[in-house]
Amino acid sequence: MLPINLFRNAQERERIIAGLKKKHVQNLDIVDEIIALDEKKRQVQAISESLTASMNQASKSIGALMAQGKKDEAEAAKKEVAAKKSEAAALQQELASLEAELEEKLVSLPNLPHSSVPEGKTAEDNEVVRTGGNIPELGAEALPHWDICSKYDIIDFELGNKVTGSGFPFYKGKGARLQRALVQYFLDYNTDAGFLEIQPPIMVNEASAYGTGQLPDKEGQMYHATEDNFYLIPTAEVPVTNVFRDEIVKAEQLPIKMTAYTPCFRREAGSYGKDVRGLNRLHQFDKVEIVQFVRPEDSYNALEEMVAHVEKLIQSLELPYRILRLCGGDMSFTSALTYDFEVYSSAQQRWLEVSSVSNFESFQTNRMKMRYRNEAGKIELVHSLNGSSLALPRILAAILENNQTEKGIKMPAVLKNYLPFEYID
RNA sequence: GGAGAGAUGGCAGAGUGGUCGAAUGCGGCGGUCUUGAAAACCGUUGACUGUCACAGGUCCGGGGGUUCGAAUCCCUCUCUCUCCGCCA
Repeated sequence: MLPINLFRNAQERERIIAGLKKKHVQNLDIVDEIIALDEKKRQVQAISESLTASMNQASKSIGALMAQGKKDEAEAAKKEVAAKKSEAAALQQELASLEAELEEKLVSLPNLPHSSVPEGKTAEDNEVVRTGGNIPELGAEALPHWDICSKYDIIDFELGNKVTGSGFPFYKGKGARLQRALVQYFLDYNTDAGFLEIQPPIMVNEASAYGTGQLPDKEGQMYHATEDNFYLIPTAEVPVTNVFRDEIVKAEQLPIKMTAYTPCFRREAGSYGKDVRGLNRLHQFDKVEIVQFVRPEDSYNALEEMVAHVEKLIQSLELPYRILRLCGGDMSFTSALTYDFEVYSSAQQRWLEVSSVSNFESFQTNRMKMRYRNEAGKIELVHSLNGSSLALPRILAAILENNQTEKGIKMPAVLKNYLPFEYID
């Protein structure tokens, strides 16, 4: 949620409008509506509160009159206050409805994009920042990963269909072992870089889902345990970011860096075709996430650091990759700047997104009320960032497809301490 | 799932209708003393909103009610603890 203070500064108006335009918000009049509404709200608030103040004062005097035994005067004062009650209630109601209207408009607005975000509407318009690794030359007999999975019996999609439903695969034998090795490797890599390992709950309550922005509008994308009103997390970002909801941390606690491995659950209604084949898109998948809270002035350095961190991890797996700076139309609602990492899947001949690293600035922390006390003693919102480091299924798919050899699927050398085999065969 | 107790500031913990945004202790911050530190002593120390700044308003788990007035009384929800049951 954008802070209301932003709208009170007349100099920011043009910047807000330009930012929303970049994010392809249709109704730009909403900015002036918010400004006017806030103005009105404060006027009504002033009137309402001065009436309340006079009632409070009168009520207080009643206590004093009673103590002095001036019963008649006290009774008169009671009547006087009682007469103002309905007027006060009406004002309070008006104020509440203005506040609700303002809040509704405010939460409907996405975060403003950073100045470096490219213009554009779809994934086509994303800017390739750099590419790395080598795309292997595969023979004509190269298989897409879903065929590799059944050939070596390492991931069983049909079994998942039977036991649960589509998008819930079984990992078996060396497939399960490779997945476990990758999780372990990713966590070790992240903790070595100073991220605190966390094992959070994988169901969260409503307040947490609201805090990171999944609610109110993305309700349908989460699995919902209605009996207890819990949501299965779509990403570890949700429980991990909410650790500090409603907290004021000390300046010296920052930066706060956390990493977590969790299964992730996504309903993803409306997907179809080859995009969802095999491991490309699942209802349940594993991911190792990194989350960071920093001082506002440090957040863009932290973002670059996280990008470098993830890049080295992908490089260590010897996968061909590219880094994209997402355009205004393709970024998420909450993000100010997002870098996507894609690995090239040679047998499918397409790029697969394996990580998304974003700076949310104060958009999430404003909603969550996560603040810190700076050196001057002033309370300020922190900035939050997160990224995948990394999402498992597509990394797995890329390893399987790119590393096909005559002897089987060759495992990345960096995993040698995590795996008891060199080939899946 | 059953029975009981409880939820107050960073923490502990008082407060049962007005003088309570809230005693006291701990912790934090500033100072005196000290070569320095500790101890001791003195002072200070919640958040949100509002204002140019004051003033003012809101907040004692959430929501609703009674009353001129609610941390305090009533209803309701959530959560926590203790005991019992079940159980990896």
